[in-house]
Amino acid sequence: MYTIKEVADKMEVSEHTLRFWAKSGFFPYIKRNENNTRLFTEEDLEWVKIVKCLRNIGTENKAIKKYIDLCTIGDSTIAERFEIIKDTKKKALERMDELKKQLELLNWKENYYNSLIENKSIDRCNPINSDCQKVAT
Amino acid sequence: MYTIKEVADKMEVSEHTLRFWAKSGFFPYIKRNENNTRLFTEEDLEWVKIVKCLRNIGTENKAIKKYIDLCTIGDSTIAERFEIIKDTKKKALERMDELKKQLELLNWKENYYNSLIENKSIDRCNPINSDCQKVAT
DNA sequence: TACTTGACTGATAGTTACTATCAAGCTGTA
DNA sequence: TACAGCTTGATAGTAACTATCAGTCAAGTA
Repeated sequence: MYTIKEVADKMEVSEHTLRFWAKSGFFPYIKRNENNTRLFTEEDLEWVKIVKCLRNIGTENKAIKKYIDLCTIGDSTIAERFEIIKDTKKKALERMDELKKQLELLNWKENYYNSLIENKSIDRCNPINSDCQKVAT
Repeated sequence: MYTIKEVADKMEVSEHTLRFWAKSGFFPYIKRNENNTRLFTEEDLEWVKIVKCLRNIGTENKAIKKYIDLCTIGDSTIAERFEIIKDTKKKALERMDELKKQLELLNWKENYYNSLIENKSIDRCNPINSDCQKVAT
């Protein structure tokens, strides 16, 4: 059983955000002790994980709540949950692709700046060209 | 030369966001025609690309403005820009790693739901376990 | 026993980065 | 000439945090 602070550290989500998520109904089975303090079980950590996952991929909170609700309803919602997960996976792969391209751009810039510094040469390109040259794709 | 609408389509950024970014000073060299309409050059598109890149990796707008300003200052800021790009690249790699792990989770869930549907079996796990089982890492 | 420290609570306000709505202006076709 | 379709800036609204605050509680120390 973990306090909100321990969960924040363990899962790398701020206490504020965890409270906000709790208030949003993202942790449907969470328990409290006699002092009204939230105590997260291992299962609750798994809910944190899936919420973090969906959030990171850009799923909006309303849609996350919908998914959580479907989970708590039970068997009858499996097909719908399956679709949500497939959609999310698709979005995740798109993000991954975009990130890869953007990493290429950053690599190009890193090399560019590095060569300018190493050679101690003067940047003769104007800022537009030096900073925005196309990456060879 | 592209209008804001054309840039929005081409770069997959909304017109609203482009205007917001323009107002934030993210396109320092942008020109207007005699009717005050913004016209984006190819170089401006490269600025859009780098802003999109930084934004996507989580750089906040204030920091993006700082980078843009450094670019427009010129040679003297190359070392500083180099550091920014290195930091951004680091963050991008971290995002990539996180995304990979989250894709594993989604894959696990996809398979799980799929097998439940295919076998037409009943979901015997409670919602917590069915939706939050740990992915074998 | 009194006091301080530290973690928790909910309520509320503030911030960031959009996102939508609006009135107004220009342009090209019917 | 009208109107459709694009643009503009100003302004308001929204999502998702993020920070601040007053208050509760338990444990440790003087």
